This record gives sequence, structure tokens and C-alpha cells, in this order.
Amino acid sequence: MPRYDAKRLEPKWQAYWEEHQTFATGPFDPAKEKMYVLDMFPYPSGAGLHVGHPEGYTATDIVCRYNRMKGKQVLHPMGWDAFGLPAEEYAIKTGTHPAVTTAKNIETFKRQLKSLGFSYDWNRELATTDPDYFRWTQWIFLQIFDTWYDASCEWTGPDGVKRIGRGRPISELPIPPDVAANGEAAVRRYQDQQRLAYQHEAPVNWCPALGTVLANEEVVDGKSERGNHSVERIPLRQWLLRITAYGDRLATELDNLAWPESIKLMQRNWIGRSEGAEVDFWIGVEGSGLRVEGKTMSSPSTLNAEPSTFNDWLASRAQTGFPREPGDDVLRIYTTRPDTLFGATYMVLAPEHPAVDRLTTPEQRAAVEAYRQQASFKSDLDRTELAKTKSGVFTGGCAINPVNGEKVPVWIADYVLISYGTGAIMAVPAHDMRDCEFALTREPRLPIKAVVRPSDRFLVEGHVIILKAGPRVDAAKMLLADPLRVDRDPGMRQLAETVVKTDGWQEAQAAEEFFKCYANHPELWLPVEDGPGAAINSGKYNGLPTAEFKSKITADLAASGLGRKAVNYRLRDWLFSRQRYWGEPFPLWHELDAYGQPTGLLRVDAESALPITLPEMADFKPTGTPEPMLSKAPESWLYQTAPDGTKLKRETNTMPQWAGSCWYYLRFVDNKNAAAFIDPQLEKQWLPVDLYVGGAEHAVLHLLYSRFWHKVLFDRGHVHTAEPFQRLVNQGMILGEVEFTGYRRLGLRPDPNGSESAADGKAGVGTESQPTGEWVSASEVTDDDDGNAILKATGERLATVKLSLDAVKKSGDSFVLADRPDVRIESRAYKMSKSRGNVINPDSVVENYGADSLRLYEMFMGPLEAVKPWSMQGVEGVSRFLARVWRTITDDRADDVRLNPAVQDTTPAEPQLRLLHKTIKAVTHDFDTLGFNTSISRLMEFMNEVTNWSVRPISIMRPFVLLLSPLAPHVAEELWQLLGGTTTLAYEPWPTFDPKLVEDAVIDVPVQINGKLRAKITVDAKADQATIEAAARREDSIISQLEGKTVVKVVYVPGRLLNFVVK
RNA sequence: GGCCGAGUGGCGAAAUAGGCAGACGCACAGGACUUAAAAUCCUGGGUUCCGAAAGGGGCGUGCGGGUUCGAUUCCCGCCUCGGCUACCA
Repeated sequence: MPRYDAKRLEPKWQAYWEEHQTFATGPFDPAKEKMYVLDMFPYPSGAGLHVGHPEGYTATDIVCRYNRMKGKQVLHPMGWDAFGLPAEEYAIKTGTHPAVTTAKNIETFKRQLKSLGFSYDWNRELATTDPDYFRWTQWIFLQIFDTWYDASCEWTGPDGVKRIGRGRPISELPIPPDVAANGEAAVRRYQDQQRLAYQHEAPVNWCPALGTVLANEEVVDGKSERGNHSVERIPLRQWLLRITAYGDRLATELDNLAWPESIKLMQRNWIGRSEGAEVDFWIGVEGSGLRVEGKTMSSPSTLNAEPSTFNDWLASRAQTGFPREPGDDVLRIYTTRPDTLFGATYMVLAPEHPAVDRLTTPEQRAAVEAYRQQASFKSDLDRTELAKTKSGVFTGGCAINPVNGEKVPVWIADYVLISYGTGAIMAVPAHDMRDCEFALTREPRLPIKAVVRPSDRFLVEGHVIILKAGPRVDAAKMLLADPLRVDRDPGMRQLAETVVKTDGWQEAQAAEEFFKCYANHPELWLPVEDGPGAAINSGKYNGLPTAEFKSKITADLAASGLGRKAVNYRLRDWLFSRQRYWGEPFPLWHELDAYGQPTGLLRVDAESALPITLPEMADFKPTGTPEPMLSKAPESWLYQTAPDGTKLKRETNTMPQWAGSCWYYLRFVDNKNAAAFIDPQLEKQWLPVDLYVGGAEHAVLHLLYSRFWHKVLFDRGHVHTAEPFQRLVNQGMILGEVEFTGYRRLGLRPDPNGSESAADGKAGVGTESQPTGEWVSASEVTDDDDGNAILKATGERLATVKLSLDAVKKSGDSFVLADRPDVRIESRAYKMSKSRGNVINPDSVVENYGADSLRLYEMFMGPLEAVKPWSMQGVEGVSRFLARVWRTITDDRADDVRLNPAVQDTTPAEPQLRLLHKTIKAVTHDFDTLGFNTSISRLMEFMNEVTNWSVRPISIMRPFVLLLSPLAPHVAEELWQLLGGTTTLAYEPWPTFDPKLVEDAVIDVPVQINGKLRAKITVDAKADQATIEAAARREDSIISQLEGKTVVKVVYVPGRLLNFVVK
């Protein structure tokens, strides 16, 4: 009976832990070090757990178990991110309430997680859909709603760090006198504009199929991320959170976090802070009557009351300064290159820009209207697809460049986005690749004017850019003929030579034009991107280096009221409302007038009214319009009359799924608190999260949103750290088993009736499932847009054939058909997906091998962060290891579970002790660095030795079981009990090693000659160089190798190696 | 197109303040046990050349260079694969 039987052991110990509340977090003990270890909680989908989930969960579980044994108090909770579309979609289909589906899925997930033996404190379980939980989600929303961002506030937080900029209560917002003069309603409207949660009408991604509006990040390639439905852009009133106010802090405060650099970088890129200037270009009153006189900014004339000329306007600006909001007489642009203002040869507005109507001349109106119409229907995908040939239309209108009084034509084009900067740009085709592409593809071509002469070094680099963009051979030959340039940079010569050798290639027409333009005009050999250079053709600024020029002209523009320094973020404010049912309702009311129409004024629910729960609904079908689902709610839910008699209507949007996951790490600390979202004392004790593990797919959004909420709470004094997650680790994706794929044509075997063409896949004998055509080498194959295999050369559709390992063999770098070595085979592991049929279900692994084997295998596959393919045989391997551990300690031939007779209570021999202590050292180190794969190797090596011992001292085996226990806790508990343990081993002290026992008395020193290994000598560990060198010179192989040569040098690395350098 | 990461045996991988490449596991091959199989245990192996063997030599960490007594590790250039991103002025 007592073979290793996971199915018997595992439920037994899971029941024990539950019964004894082994992993319940006790009351906080200030005397103990704390450790808060968090997994990214899952969305409980109907499909159940995926093998990707236990990867991170096992890693954190090991860390927790290890640290408990090291005497720390550990907080390790689990919960459910349970709002979201799938449950609602299921409700639409079947009428099942999302709450029912959600509860059922949670049940499944919980059972599965428990079957893996994770040491969660289940008393802390929560779901974002619990009214007890989302009560506080709503409460935090009200905090955000109650906050405005004071960008100039200087303050020192509880962390002792000085900051500029703070979220403050709306009651502290200074009200400008002119607003105050207009009465209370005006003040309230003014406040509402400044809140961190505000309403905004904006074009949004309306997805008719889902009946909802999607956030930009939920739209992938112009289709909905979920369901792949088409998406249109329509304007809609939305709630937004002013995350951009925190852009700087979200970027800079990443610096001190122990996060992977790549994730930090992704967040910084996402935030995309850029510094530049806003500049106004005059377009005259109503865009007409545009008159230019010869004067420019540097020589303003006297002020006229009604600016009717450019000079008057300049003069008035010199007096009034730069207005907060641009008036109708200007186009405000944003640029990061104010130093290229003199090179602006045209301007571009986003098609949606409000000034377009004013600027469009009668002759151009039809074209402009048509273009705008077309642009409004375009999804983002269409816009990017047309990227290669930039489209645009001339408005017929012009604006005046404030720095030189030049008249520049104004275009509209959708390569300029309304949502970034001011939705308008000045185009400098000489120094901006996009502007250049646009200018060169107009007919007639738009002028290009260079205003920066790059440094010599950048001339060379400019060439590199041209080489990459244009016909390389000519450029490369030209370069090689110019030793001055080539010799300055060896990489340059190499590149040029390579290009000449390989004959280069032709790129798109635009790139060629771009190149010609540059090649013929040396003054245009410029860096396209920022680079050190000096101004030319820029009036009084000529000769100024770029950086100096930027700050100088920005200051000058500000002084003359024409521009100002500006910062922009790629990051947009967070679109926070959804039109769905299954989300948190907003705790807000709209005031209604006597006719039942919203007045635009808002009221909030009292804290005591929270949670605002979802109304019961008769059906879950989307409204089919952009109207939110909740607008179909019962009247009793929708309307109420305030004590002062005002009629109120509820906000009918719901919050996005991100809301609940923004703060769950806080609630875990104090999940039962009915008086506060978290007890302040407990918050100080447990936060921040010490280790946060999850998939890299949340690198940007979830982590950025949580950090944002946390910072608002920090500013408002509710949490004491500026950052929620101190250390972050991303586990790598687990792919399906490696697959060998061959490709064949669909069926070219000649049809008996004569016709042979089968390129369309219909004629011929073969079919897609039973292809009979010629094999095609994998190198000839590529994927089309729908992911089908096609022949690179002709686009002919091919059939894919799964091959077994026996059918292929390795040849050089690639795999080929075993009997057709000329046919290359693709060998790859793919993402697990239902459609591919390569999904591994953890339940079946537990059923066949046990939870300990699954855990061990997931950790043994490779480094935690790496992407790795699954292998069922690998599971079998670690399972064999556990069985060997079992047999080594138990007597598997006995009828009951008892110790192996070889396990005895005797004094261990020194080699046994040494092996144990080395293993302790290595495993401890590996656990500290999350190197679980190597820790398992070390335990295997230990076992390989121990199985050879006829006597296995208990005092060796007990610490070994403790070392194994974080990895494979069930079998470890069972063995621990057998070795005399009376309670769980979860709190046994972690074994320590004796430094004296991990050092060897004699060591092997490799001896090299000229860096090549020639011998190994065994010496006393303390031997000095002379002794070792003498010993080495006595070695036969060394003697013969040294014969007739002169030793010029001897390199000795203490304890590592000896190297004779000879001639 | 941009950014990030990775390329080491048949496969998953180890080893990097530069110092014995391939630990550990899988798969494979041979052997033991067995009536047989499974399970288990033992043995073997990067590759190539010389040798009957013992043994010895060459080549080997994607490719091409460089620095060094010595490079999987550092530097330059290139190729391939994967992930993220997508006109952000």
C-alpha cells in the first residue's frame, strides 16, 4: 500500500490545515518582521483555472512558507476580480443573473486553488462584487470626486519626501472672484470642472455588438478586445479620472521601486511625458481679413484697440500676455521643437478641430467636409493602415507664423490627433519625418525649409538614417568615398560596406524622395530626431545650439505673449464609465429641473447611503444604444427627491472592471472592517505590499491605475506610503507543448480528369484536413492577416500538418522531415488556447500526479520570469523525484506507512553533514533570489546521494524535509510526521548551515595553458600559489605541454584556476 | 516602424564582479531485476578526428569582428525568434 500516493496525502493535509487554521494570519505582532505577499487576483472565468495561474501562485506560496519558517509574520490573501463582461454576456444569452454565474465560477476557482495546497489566509477572501467591498470602492470614488489637483502645492508627506503638487479637498479650491460673483451654481460648476473625477463629452469607442463603449486599451486593432467586434467613434458624455494630473509623479516615483526595469520603462513610455511649447498662430478675425505687414515679433508696432492686422495682434499680445484659452483668432499648436519654428512651412489640424470651419474657404469646403466625414467613420485601425500614404486636405485658409510673419497654409489630416496636445501642429518637414512624408506626397509638393545644421557627428548619423530609409547603395558608395566621414565611425564603414555588398534595396517612393531631397541639398543632411545642432535660417537666433535655442525662444515667446512652456502626456485621462450592468454603480445624482431635464449640477450620495447596489433587472440585453444599461432600471432606483425638493436622477453609468482591482490589496489587510475601508493602524503595519507577482499583461494599466488611486489616497492622508507595491515580479507565460508543424500544398496531385490546378484549395484531390500536395519548406511560409499559413512567394493557401517527434530530425539549426531532409519543419510552442487545443487543465494534472508534482514541475521548468513550454513528461520527472523521496524515507514494502529501516537515529558521518549543509546553503540562497528551479536541482542532487546511503540519519532527513516543504508541502508534512513531527511543519525554524561544513578541505584546481584546460590538480584548500604551481608543474600533461616553451606569465585566481601563459 | 527580452546538447535548462561550458531533469541507448511487462536500480552520451583499447587532439554557448593570459559572460556590427507598442508633434 504505502507507495507515494498523492491522492491520499493531499486531501488529508489540506483538511488538516483548514481544521487547524494553520495559515490564518494572527493579530499583528510588532515584535515580528512582516511580509505582505500578494498574487494578482484572478478573474474567475467559466473555464476554471489555467496552468498559468498556479505558476505565480506557487512561487508566492513558496516565498510565504519559507518566510513563515524564518519567523516572519506573513500576510497572504486571495480574492476575486469578479465584475466584468463575460458574466454579463452569459446573462444576455441565458438570462442567468451575473451574480449567479460569478458565484459559481468563484466556487470552482476556490476548489481548484485549495486542491493545490496554497497557504492563503482564506479568512481574508473578498470579491470585488461583494456589496461590502464595493461600498468602499464607491467611497474611494467619492474621495477622488472630492479632490482637485493643486499643481503648485509644495508639501512633505508622511514618508518625509518633499513634493510639488497635491490632491486636495475640493472645499479648499480657490474660487476666482468673477466666478464667485455669478452665484452658487456657478461656483459648483467651476468646482466640478476641477475635480479628479469629471464629466466630459468626447468621441468614444462605441461597440454596437457589445452595446457598450470601450476604453482605448480595450480596442485591439480597431476591433473589440473581447469578441472582436467592430468599433465606431461617437461622442458621448463620459466620466473621466484626471490621471494626467499625476503623470509626473507616476513617472518619477517609479525610480525607487524594486520592479523589473522593462516594466518601469513600459509605464514611462505609456505616460509619455514630453516638454515643449504652445504657440499661437494668428488667423485673423473669423479667419478672414488676414493682412500681413513687414514686422515680426522682434519689432512690434503700437497697439490698436481692434487688432485687424498681424502687427496689431502682436502688439495686443505683448500687452495682454498669453491667454489661458486660445481665442477664435488664433490656432494654438504644441511642439517639442520650438527651435524649428522658422522652418514651419504649413500647419495641420486634426479633422475634428473646431477651427476648421472658420478656416475653410468656399472653394475647399466640399473637399474638407468630405474628408472630415470620412475621418469620423474611420476607426483607429483605418487611420493607421493609411499611415503609409498620409492623407489630408487643404482648408484654403492660412495662418501667420508669429516668429517671422510668414503666411503658412493650413491643412487638415488625420495624422494629427485631436486628443493629443492642442490637436494642431506646425509642420516642419525638414526636421520631422511625418511632416516630411506628408509634404513630399502632396501635389504640388509642400516646401521644405531647413533651420538646423547638425554637428558633424550628426551629419554622419543623419546618413545612417538615410541609409536605413532610402536606396542604400548610392548613399553607401557616396559615404565610402568620403573617408572623413567613414573613418570617424567604424560602425559606419561596416554598415556602408555591407550595404554595397548586398546591393541594398529599394524602399517606398516617399523614402526615396526623402533621400533625394537630402542628397541634393547638403544643408538638409539633418538629424530627423533631436540632436545637437545649430540654428540656420532663423533670424536673430542663427548659430544658437538647439537646446539653448529651445529655452531662449520659449522664454521670448512667453515674454511677448505668443507662447508658453508646456508639458504633454501621451497618457490620456482615464475613461472611467461603462454602459454595462455588471459593475459598480456611481454614488452620484443629477439634479433635474422642473421639466425633468438635467441641470448639469451633481449631488453625491451620503457615506451612510453606501453601498449603492445594483437594481434587479428584468433582462440583461444591452439597450442597443449608447444609453447605459441602468437607464432601464426601475424608477424607484433611478429617481428620488432630495429633502430640499430637488428632483434627482441617478448616474446610470457603471465603473470599469479596473476600479475594483485598484485597491483590493488594501482591503485584504482589514477585509471585515465596517467602519472604514482599512484601519489606519493596520494600514501602517502591513503596507506596502512587499512582493507582488503577476503576469506582464498588467504591466501598464492595472498597475498604473492602482498607483494613481493609491497616490490620491496618499495625498488625502488615507495611506502612509506613496507607492503600493514595493517589489514586483512578472511570471513568464506557460506555452503549450512543443509542436512540429509541416506545410503542404492543398492538393496538386493531378486529377485523373486532367485539371491540375488546386491553388484555390477546391480542385484537386487533397483537402485541408487531408492534404496530399507537395511539402513546402517552413522557410517559404508565412502567415496572412487571419493567421493562415500561406506561401510567401504567391500567397497560396497551405495546409498545416502536425508531426510527431519520430517524423522529424534536427539538421543544422532547424528541424526537417526525417525522410525528406530538404523540407524544413517549424518547431515551436504556442500560447495555450482553446482553438489550438493545447490547453492543460491543472485539475487533470492534480488527478494524475498530485498537487505537489504540479507545483514542483511549474517551478522546475525554468526561471520564474521566463516564457516556457509545457511538457507532460517533465511533470512525470518531478513526480518520480517525489516518489524517490518517499521511498527513501518510508518503507514502501511494509503494509502501513512506516520509516524505512535505513532511516536511523544515529550520528551522521561528516560527508553526510557536509552534503546537508551545502544543500541548506544553496536552497536558502535560491529561495531568497526566487531561483526555484535551481533549488529543486539541489534537492535532487541531495537525493541522488542519499539513496546510496545504507544508513540515513534522522538528523539529516528531518532538515531535508523542511527544505522540501515550501515546494511540496503535502508530502513534506506526511514525512515530517513520520520522522517524529507532532504538528504541522509550517512554523518549524528554517534549517541553518554551519559555514565550516560547506567549505571543502581539498579542492580541485584546473590548470590551463594559454587559457586551455590541460589538467586538474587536487590540493589543500589553503595551499598558496607557489605550492599549487609546483604541484601543477609535476603533472605529466603539464610537463609535456610546457616542454620547449617559455612561461611568460602565470595567472592564479585563488581557489579557481591556474593558467600558464607560454610562448 | 519604435521599444524591451531571448538565442547554450535531441528537449526544458545550469554556470556570468570574465576563470573547469552543459549541473539537474526529460527523451534516448545499453544492462540488472522479472515468466513477461510496468515500476525500480545501474551505466552511457556536445561534436569530430587519431587509436584495437587505455588515452589523446581539434571544434564547440545564433553569425562576423574586437578587448583579454582567458569571453556563454564585456564592447561594436549583423541575423533570427518572442513580447509590448503603434503617426503622441
